[in-house]
Amino acid sequence: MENNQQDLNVLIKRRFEELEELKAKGFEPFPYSFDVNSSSEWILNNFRDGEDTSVSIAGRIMTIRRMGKASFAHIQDDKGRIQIYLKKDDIGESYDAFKLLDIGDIIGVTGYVFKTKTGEISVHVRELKLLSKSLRPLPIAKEVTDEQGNKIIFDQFADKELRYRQRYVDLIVNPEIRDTFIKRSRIVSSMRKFLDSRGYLEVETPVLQPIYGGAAARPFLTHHNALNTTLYLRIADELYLKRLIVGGFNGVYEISKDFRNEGMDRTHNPEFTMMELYVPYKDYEWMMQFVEQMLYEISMEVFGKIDFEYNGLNINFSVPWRRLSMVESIREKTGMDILSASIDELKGAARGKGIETSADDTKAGIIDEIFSTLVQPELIQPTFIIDYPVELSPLAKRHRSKEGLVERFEGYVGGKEICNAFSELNDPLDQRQRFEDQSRMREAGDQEAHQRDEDFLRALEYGMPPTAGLGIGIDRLVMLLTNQSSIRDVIFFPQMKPEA
RNA sequence: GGGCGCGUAGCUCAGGGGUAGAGCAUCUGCCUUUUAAGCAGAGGGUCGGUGGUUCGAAACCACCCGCGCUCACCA
Repeated sequence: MENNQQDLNVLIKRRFEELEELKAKGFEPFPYSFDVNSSSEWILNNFRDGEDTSVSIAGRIMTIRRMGKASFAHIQDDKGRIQIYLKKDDIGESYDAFKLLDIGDIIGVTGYVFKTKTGEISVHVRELKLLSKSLRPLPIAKEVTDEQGNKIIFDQFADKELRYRQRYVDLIVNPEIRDTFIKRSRIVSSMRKFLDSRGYLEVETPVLQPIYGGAAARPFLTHHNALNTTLYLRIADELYLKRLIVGGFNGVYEISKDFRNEGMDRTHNPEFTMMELYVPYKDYEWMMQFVEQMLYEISMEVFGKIDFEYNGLNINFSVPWRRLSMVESIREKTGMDILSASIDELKGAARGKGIETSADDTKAGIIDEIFSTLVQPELIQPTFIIDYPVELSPLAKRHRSKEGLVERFEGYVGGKEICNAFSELNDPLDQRQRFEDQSRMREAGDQEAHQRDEDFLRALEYGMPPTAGLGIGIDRLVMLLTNQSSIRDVIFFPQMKPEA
């Protein structure tokens, strides 16, 4: 350890020296606890001139202004920052210790609240205790607030790679990212409250699965030594949650990490968070109203509004959302009826709109391509696209009146898909047939085709009630509600290549 | 995977064949209500890595590593 210091830069070396000096003077650099009875936020909101308010607060030193025998500093706690004032006359030998402290050190102070000449509410320190010595320099930025109250930050810590790799530093110095993650937590908490209040049971199902299913995606593989068998990290929770509906629960949901072994970009991280909900005796019509109401209530509870700006667009979560059938949406763009048109006619229509096609494209594939290129970008206000071709939806129930379609909807907001739901397929014979169709697609080279799950079929054969199911991508919902354009900015530790 | 861009001090960045730069941060001295505190001085670098071209490379070339944007793939 001692030898390693030779490799450290002068800033870090200096801090190791300060650490030793503090120890030599009898100050413990890493003590065990400190009694906190207030916060920066509370003090700033509750200070009244003339009152003698005594407080104990703790936080990280973010600025220091030393003036010989007195100093000002700001400390940052969970709620924000507050200025502290230290005077040699008041704290004696602790002032010598303070001279050895740096930006980044964590301290506890006890003192009384006052207002400085320039009007800033501050804590006049009577006692100072070092709580943790920081050995690395923080990439600290200076801030100033102008006359209009706008915060101007100089040389803000901005390197994306460092921010993602060292999120702990990012969280210390960039308050906005902190706010985004607090919002994320509140959104999830609000959703959980909404689901719990309706009596649905939060459950946990396997992450390690012998057969993966519930979505079209390539999985991560792992190996269980004792069983000497391949296991897959789940790509979805769907098939296990439906087993629980077979088991008789009156509505179950799970908020979980799913894993998909695919490319990464600003809307895809290899592990991501999904909420899936299954409610017996309901259908997709009911689920649409449920989703509308849930997003309305989350918006109001977390943000106090239903109007959002996303990516320069104005989004409004009024109920009800627009509904448009997949067939109709494509007819509007191409004049084609996807149900009656041949695959060649569809390819012609696609090429006419500048969409490339290839010989091995399936009809469902072309339809998906036309939809995502021509229709999806225009779905700015919350919209349900309903009734999908059966080929695209091997786990959804056939439409009660429209041949070749299933009762499925996806919710689109700001041109992005945020949820997927259907009347769940509960006919075990039809489900077996759909798995067999998937097997043929797999044999034809589709690596993302669903695997047949015999145990799931067995469960359906015992009988599953008619059920409505829903999946919501939490990361993308948070992006939408917090106006973030990259999924990496709503995941604390996004996937990165290992450091060299 | 393709295209474009980036990588220089702890942070933010300039420099573009001829001794490695600035602001903030750090250190020393002065300073007991400052706030991008101030004044005076000082220290700090594998210029992402490896090869090459050249008398001489941070710079030019090649390859590699990492990151960003974008397209493709992908619910």
